[in-house]
Amino acid sequence: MRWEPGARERLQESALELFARNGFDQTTTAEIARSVGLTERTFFRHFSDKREVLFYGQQELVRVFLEGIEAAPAGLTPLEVVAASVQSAAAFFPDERRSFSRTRQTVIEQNPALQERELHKMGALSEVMGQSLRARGVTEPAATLAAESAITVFGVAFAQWISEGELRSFADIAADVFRELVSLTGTATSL
Amino acid sequence: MRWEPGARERLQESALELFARNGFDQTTTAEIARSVGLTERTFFRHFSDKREVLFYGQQELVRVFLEGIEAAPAGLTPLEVVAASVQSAAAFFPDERRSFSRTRQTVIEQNPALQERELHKMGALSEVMGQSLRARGVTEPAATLAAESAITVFGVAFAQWISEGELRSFADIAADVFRELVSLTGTATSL
DNA sequence: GTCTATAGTGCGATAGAC
DNA sequence: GTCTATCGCACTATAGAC
Repeated sequence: MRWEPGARERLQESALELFARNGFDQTTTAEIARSVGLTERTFFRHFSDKREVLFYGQQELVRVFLEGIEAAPAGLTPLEVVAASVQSAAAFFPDERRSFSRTRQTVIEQNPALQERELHKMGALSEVMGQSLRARGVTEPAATLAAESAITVFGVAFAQWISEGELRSFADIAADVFRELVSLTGTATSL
Repeated sequence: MRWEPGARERLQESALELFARNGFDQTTTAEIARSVGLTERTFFRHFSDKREVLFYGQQELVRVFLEGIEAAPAGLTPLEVVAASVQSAAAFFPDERRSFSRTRQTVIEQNPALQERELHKMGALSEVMGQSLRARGVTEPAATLAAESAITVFGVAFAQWISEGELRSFADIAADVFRELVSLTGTATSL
């Protein structure tokens, strides 16, 4: 057989390992490709750029977020809808995944270019969530504010979830953070 | 005189022009440097990478945000503090600047790499705001949530401010968006 | 200020799956 | 035959090293 199946997955797995061991900048795309028996050119067939090898596959996460919005019963407020969406996305972060997520996040945090890519992905997620809310009839700027708030809560909850010694489930943490957000804005009177 | 002063500013101005006219990817760093009588090497002495030429100088914006937080009277809620901070940052966006901001934003929106850099800058701003809030005694996760909410409101307000036909001041728009955020979270009951 | 490694592109060739 | 994955090669621009 000329090529083993699952080239993309093998590249992703090996890349994370190499980045974690030697650093992102110190790892060349040719090296990643070679490590799984492929050439650099093939690497770039699968990933538009070097960073993307760490992010490819997040469409699934986006899908889960959107399903959460679409499944939410009518009559909920926009913030309640996105809270349901984050809860639905929690399925993506079972406890078995904590260790993998920690490794990946460590790599990302050590490189500004990777942080930029991550923020961009989160921004894109926020945008499609906003669209989905508008499709439900939520008007602007409420739709964008709710979507961005969801991403904020998600980010804070995720950071907590992978922090040293944390044992609660992602879903539990996210619910707590949502309550914090509501109480935060609820106490503001002079606006 | 061996070199004209203001090299950095001239590079920034000319770069924006070239990007707007010919596109970001189609403009090389050598071209930008040549356009103001400098060499590519000098370009990279002023800016750590090509994208940075559009973002250098935003420390001032950060400074204004932080001053707004520090100047806020004790006793305000965290969200009220960051609202004051955004109002103080509004000084950065007088009506005369709308046209420049529109051009710049058009360039950024046409290039994913530039969007990434912008999001990263906003993320950095959010982080220092969070720090400043914690220095005031705001605890986690409230500090991070308030800072992120401020960035969200800022972003929504900015987009509205540069939109076609908008005439209100940045400060007025931002105040409205803040009220929208509060009413959004205020109506959520099932959390 | 010069030199160089690496990222990333464009185009064409080849090999296998169907 | 078509379609898709892979490879080879030449090339430019960025960015960092010297």
